[in-house]
Amino acid sequence: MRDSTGLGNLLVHKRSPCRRNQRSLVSPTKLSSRHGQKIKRPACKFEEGQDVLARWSDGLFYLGTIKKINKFKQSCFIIFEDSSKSWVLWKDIQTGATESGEMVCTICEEEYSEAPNEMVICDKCGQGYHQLCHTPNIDSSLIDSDEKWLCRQCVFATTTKRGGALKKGPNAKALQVMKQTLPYNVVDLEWDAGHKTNVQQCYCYCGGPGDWYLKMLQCFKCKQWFHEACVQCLQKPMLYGDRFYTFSCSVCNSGPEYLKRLPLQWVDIAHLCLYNLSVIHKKKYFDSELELITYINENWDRLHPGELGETPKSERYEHILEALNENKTMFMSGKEIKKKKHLFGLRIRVPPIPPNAAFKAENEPEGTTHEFKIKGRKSSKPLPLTREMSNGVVRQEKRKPVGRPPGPHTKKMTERDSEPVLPLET
DNA sequence: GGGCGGCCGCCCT
DNA sequence: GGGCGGCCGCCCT
Repeated sequence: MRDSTGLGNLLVHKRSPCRRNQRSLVSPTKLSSRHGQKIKRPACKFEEGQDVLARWSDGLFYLGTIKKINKFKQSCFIIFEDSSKSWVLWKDIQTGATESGEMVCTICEEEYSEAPNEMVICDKCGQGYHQLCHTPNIDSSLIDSDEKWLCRQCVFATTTKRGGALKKGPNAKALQVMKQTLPYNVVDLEWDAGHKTNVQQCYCYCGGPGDWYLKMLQCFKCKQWFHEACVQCLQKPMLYGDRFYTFSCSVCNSGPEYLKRLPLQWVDIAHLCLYNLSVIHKKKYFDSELELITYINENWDRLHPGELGETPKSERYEHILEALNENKTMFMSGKEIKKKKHLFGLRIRVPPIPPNAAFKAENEPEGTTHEFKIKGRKSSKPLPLTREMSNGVVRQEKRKPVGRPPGPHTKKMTERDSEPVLPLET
């Protein structure tokens, strides 16, 4: 494998004070504080041409190369393996380990190690963390035990994945525990009016960037958004922009997440599926009789349509067509542009608004929504050939069937992964 | 991909 | 004959 990132040295190290394999990590805990001043600003440890792992808005890490560095904005312009490009904040970039220097804490970069704040080494990536610097803090009882210990980054790297994080196994348990503590302070985040994006680009348990209109769940209590890849409550992979859930995060729920499907109407199914098709195929109009109903049928179980779930396949189309024709303010027919009459597209490309979930954003500007553009890791055709990894932990997969074979959804996700979206709510 | 010029052909009168 | 539903396919972006 490529070792240029230094990601190759994933030796399992002893959890004891000191090793010499230091790596500098910009942790989300170093996010700016409430008034904007940095709590601890790391010097720039990045350099052009360096291979790094950068966290994408789906919460997962992808391999890329730094092309430019903007110290003022603390971000790097990265070209990913699929040749898509994007600015990524330092907090979302991981470099490989280097062989020089003393073992220092990945978070504070200090090398002391004294009780009750000893340096603990991750058994997976070999990086050191002070007991009190790590999130959550590391219990002293662990230091003398033979129990393996994985740092937060490694726990996430080994459990998060498209479709939802692992639910079983020792690492899944560790994830569940770590998710109850956030690596950042929620009250420091500065949100937009609709509480969909924050200035710090800090979401979820992982603290990474995110796009609310793709695959994320919003906690109805704290209002924070969580990546599909980081939650452990999904039965089926999510659809884009599907907010028809009542969700409570592990922090608010002090344990496993709570998730409940909200009822869907035909108009919601039509809207949600047209939205997904538009995100996946990057075009506006779809043949209702061929493309739309096919997509709906293929994803019928993922839609969890509730009461409508019983509707036989043969009867779904008439309901959908009726919904499309009766909601002209929402759907645009091909007839309007002198095309086939059963072509339909969303007049404004935005995800459907869920029925009044327990919270319907106070000032959600939705009725009058403005369309947003899809941006992000541009889908250069050869999608990000995903090689997700993190900390030395290399996860092979996704677009490129190296290692484990792509899952059933791989192809699709791949296609649209290429197109992250950028909302321009005004 | 999608807006729209252009025109086919149904159907009313 | 001619109004108009319907939509093909050119061509711009």
